[in-house]
Amino acid sequence: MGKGTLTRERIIGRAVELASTDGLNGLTLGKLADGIGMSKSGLFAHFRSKEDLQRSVLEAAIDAFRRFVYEPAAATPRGEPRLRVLFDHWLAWSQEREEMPGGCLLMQVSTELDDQPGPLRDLLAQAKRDWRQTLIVFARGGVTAGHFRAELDPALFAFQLEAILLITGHDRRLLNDPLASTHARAAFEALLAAAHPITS
Amino acid sequence: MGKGTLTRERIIGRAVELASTDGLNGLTLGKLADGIGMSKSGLFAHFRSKEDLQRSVLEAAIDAFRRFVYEPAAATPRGEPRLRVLFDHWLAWSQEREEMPGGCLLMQVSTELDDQPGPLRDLLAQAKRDWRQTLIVFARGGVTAGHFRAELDPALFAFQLEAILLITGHDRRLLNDPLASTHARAAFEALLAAAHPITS
DNA sequence: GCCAGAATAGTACGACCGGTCGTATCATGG
DNA sequence: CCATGATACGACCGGTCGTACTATTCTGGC
Repeated sequence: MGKGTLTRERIIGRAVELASTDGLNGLTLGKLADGIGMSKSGLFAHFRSKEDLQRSVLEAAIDAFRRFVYEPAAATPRGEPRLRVLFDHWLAWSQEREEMPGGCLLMQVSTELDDQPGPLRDLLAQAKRDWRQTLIVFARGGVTAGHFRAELDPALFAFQLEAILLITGHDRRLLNDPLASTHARAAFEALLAAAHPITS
Repeated sequence: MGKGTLTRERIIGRAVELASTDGLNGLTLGKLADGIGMSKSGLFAHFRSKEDLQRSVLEAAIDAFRRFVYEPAAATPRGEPRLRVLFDHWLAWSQEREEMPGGCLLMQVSTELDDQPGPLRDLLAQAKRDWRQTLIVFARGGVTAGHFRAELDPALFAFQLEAILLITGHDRRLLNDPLASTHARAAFEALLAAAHPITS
């Protein structure tokens, strides 16, 4: 791996940090250059435009999420165990982590890009639609495995599951609510309980 | 009411529109002045600083939310009826509305301000904590009225309720999911069903 | 119908924005 | 060991930002 590629990755890593707190628009070349001790122009030489940088940041965040949350779940037997692993990793992901001090970048930019048409929005929206589809497939797997009721609506389940993670980040980051994770786990257990077959 | 006050309100109204799409940081004096056909300096004379403008915008949004969502619910008999009215108005509020084309401003700025310490963040966080407390009181009212189980955790109920509204806005605005409202209603009914006393 | 004061516009400022340019330094293959 | 491309630098571009000061226009009470 050449030196240039290495530097580029260092830039993107730092850019992800910055964007997780300041957003993709709040991310500026000047602040980023200062943050890694480079000149603005030297840094910019690694990208064709600012949007190119933003896209790289977004792709890096999506990829990291896939590795951190999706892959451990996909490696777990389907049905409830897989969903539990998914939830645990997702919850851990959304905690404060040094490489993303502003919380999950993908949540941060979701509200930022939703009114800003363009390739960035398209990229994020497609990634999130794919992710939702993954959740739906996982939920359906719970039905197939016999862990969940046959009448379960997998799309609704996925909707409710993502809702929990969304509000958890909100409660933790804005409200500073120490009960956020506790509520998240309780809500997840309630979601699973409602999905279980009726035990009569 | 003097002409100045009137103009100030016109400015803030337009600023709420702009901020609902571009965020409080994306809101700039230049764009705002163009948007209402005033000079930047003439507009600025109505505020001590940009932060003063932002605070006014935030306060206006909070007040509008209170009138649109809280008051109809507070005017309804407590317990399940009140919560249903609350949910209906909240869902309607989060739809596209001309005075807030970018969706609920308070959700938009929640992720924007959560990493940006200062009076704006404090104002928003306190308003949202107050709102959560209102939800908790309403949920507790459901228990008192006998509509909900005595063991219901009101804080968890409020957490789950707000989660539904949060993900609904997300699905509608970013994913363009036409099922968002349908899922929202279904999730709300499931939340109520789980809160009801056991009918054995 | 004038005049005080409010309301708006004009002008200028320093800082920072994304981006370009020419140049210097570095790494490396021949 | 030198030539050459990769990498990074500082200076600078036109524009926009928030904000300050000044000048103009509008408006309502006498």
